[in-house]
Amino acid sequence: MTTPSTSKRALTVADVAREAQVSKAQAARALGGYGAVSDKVRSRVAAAAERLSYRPNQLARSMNTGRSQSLGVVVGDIENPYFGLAVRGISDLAKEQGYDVILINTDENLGAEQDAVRVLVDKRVDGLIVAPCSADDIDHLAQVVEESRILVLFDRMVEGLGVETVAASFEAASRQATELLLDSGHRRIAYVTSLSGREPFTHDAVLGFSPIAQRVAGMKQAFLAYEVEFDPALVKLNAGREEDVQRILDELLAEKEPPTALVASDNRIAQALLKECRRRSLRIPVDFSFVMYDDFPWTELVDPPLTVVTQPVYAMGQEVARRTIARIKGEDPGPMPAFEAVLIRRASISHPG
Amino acid sequence: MTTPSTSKRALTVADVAREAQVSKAQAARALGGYGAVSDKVRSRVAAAAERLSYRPNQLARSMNTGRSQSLGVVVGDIENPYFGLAVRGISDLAKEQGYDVILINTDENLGAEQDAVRVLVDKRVDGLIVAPCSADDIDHLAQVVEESRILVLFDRMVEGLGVETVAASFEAASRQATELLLDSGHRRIAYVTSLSGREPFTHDAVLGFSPIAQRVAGMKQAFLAYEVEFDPALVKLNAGREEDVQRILDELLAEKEPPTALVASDNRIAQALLKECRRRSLRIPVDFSFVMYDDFPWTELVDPPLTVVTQPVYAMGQEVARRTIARIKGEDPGPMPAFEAVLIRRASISHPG
DNA sequence: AACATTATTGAGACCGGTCTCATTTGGTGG
DNA sequence: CCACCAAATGAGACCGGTCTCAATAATGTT
Repeated sequence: MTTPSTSKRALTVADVAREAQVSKAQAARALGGYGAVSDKVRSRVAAAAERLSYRPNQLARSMNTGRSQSLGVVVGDIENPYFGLAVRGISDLAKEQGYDVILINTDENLGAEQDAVRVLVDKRVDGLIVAPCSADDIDHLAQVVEESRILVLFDRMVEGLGVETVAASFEAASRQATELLLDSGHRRIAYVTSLSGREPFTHDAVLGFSPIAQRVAGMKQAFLAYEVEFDPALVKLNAGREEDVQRILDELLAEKEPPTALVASDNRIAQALLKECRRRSLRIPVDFSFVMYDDFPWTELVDPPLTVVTQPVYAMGQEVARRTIARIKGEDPGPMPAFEAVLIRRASISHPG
Repeated sequence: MTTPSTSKRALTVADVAREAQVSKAQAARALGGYGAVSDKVRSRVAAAAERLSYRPNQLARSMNTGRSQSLGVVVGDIENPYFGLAVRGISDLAKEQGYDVILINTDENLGAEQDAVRVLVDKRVDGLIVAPCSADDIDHLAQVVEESRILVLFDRMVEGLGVETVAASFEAASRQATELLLDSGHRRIAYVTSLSGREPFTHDAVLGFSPIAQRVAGMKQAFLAYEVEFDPALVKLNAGREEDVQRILDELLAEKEPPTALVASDNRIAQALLKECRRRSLRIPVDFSFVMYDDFPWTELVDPPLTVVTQPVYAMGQEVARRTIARIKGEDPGPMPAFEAVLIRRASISHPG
């Protein structure tokens, strides 16, 4: 019946105070490192806490400081190494600054994103980093802003929120990549993205300021400079799942003048596209030249190694975290650095058939 | 000076109670769905809450229920799609059961893992899912157990903790893979893993019951069945970083009788190994036959497509979540299902040189 | 030594919920 | 019509910290 030392109830400041023979208030001050405490009391409390192996209840602390020393991160697809790497950047910097990171994955599902934002706000995270899955349905984000909570976006910007976004600039790299293709003689270049929107693609309608808009803009610039007509029908949206990619490839091949080059908007699209090409015995770079966004180890292992446009994802992750924390502290995060995407030439481009 | 509707302070039950003209206690009961509340009061409170767009403070709630409706997940390498997929399995099931998932990444760093566990416990997560980075330094986990908190391990088991682990069984698949190699005439087969331990590899010393132990055991069985001598020196531990992989390849090539087949313990090792082979112009499967653990889209895109051993990662993720939640609720999670790893034959094995 | 300042201290309110407990209300049965 | 029991209600304690405020102790000033 006697509970030896393993007391069931968790200890509180009151216990430590009793052990150290000081008031609860003093013990709390010594433990929490605030207010005025004499050295004698401080050390006595520290010793008592050590002796009892006291662990403060962070929940209680958060509850009346309003702060939780943690950042909430909401991403669409944690399986995408792009986000994996970004999260590492965020985590590393946050940890360095004494913040924890709470991550929630949404599978690019708006409802899940709304839930995630709510959960994190309700858990009273000090700041929120979101890679929004939609540029249109932003009520949940607007609400966060309205409650004057700290919110910084990542990878995808949203208009009319008055919130800054950490994202790479793609226009130059996209233009270079396109020029590389045009130089090789390609005239019909398809761009495939999972971004959802109404097709056929029309000008800058759906895209807003998204990375995709920049990439398409870069393509157009190159086409303009080379005085080649740009065909918006070759910008393929809605390539969310593998079936979609199959359908899109069908559509592209059914064109009067099918494309001779494929540009994949991310890791997943690229893999789906390459898999589908392989299934149909279409060879890179013979039947299609190929360019993809993002660069991960496997892109050098396939045959041929892929020409890619890469971004400093880890640094970008660090930067969002840095800015978020600065804002939390009420400091000025300073000007947004430019994260320029970079073209890496490998061997997946050749002259069209 | 008049603050129109955007009140700075967050609303509390007291505000709702006032608005609904009931006591704070009744409002809280109606909102929280506990205790006895008449329909009239319930609807009036609901209406008031709606009108004020009240949002309960989860922190306060957690503080005196002790429950937080969230699971803590600690993984070593979120960039590894293996964990990405597992986390999706966990998240999906958790959400279905009304739990949130808080994820912390540790970069396979013991200190970070200890911090992560502490943070999550301090945040009062209801249950903890950990893929421990070490089989030896387990004090932080032992402490969690001692505080009788819910803990379930994933992917890697730890002896002497009295905690169950959700992990795949590799012995059979490993034996099959090895037999496949032996059938093709290979006699010297290297296994490369990032698991840390003292080399040279000796029997089951370091490995305990880890997946790696099972894989090596499977190899030994095959060697035994084929009456071929198994050389423990070809089991290479400590392949944590890319430099390590380079060194290991050096060591293997320097053997009196170098291996003719390489088995990679995971995604990352496989990529490092293949990259290094490519750098040295060693060709798969001519110079080395190749087998890797885990299967992700890129393994089919490289040339040749890789023979792999795959596991039902998503389902395993769901299962840890399910068991953890069952334990939280005090229910019996039932017997642990077997997750059998499966060999997928592709084209990275041929007869040795 | 007398007085002004400043540093420590303890008591107790507070954060925003939950929950116990005594009290009130409502419906039933004799 | 009154006793009786369950449902509904409100007051207030409580969770484990932080923080205000008044009281006390320590230090400095002239």
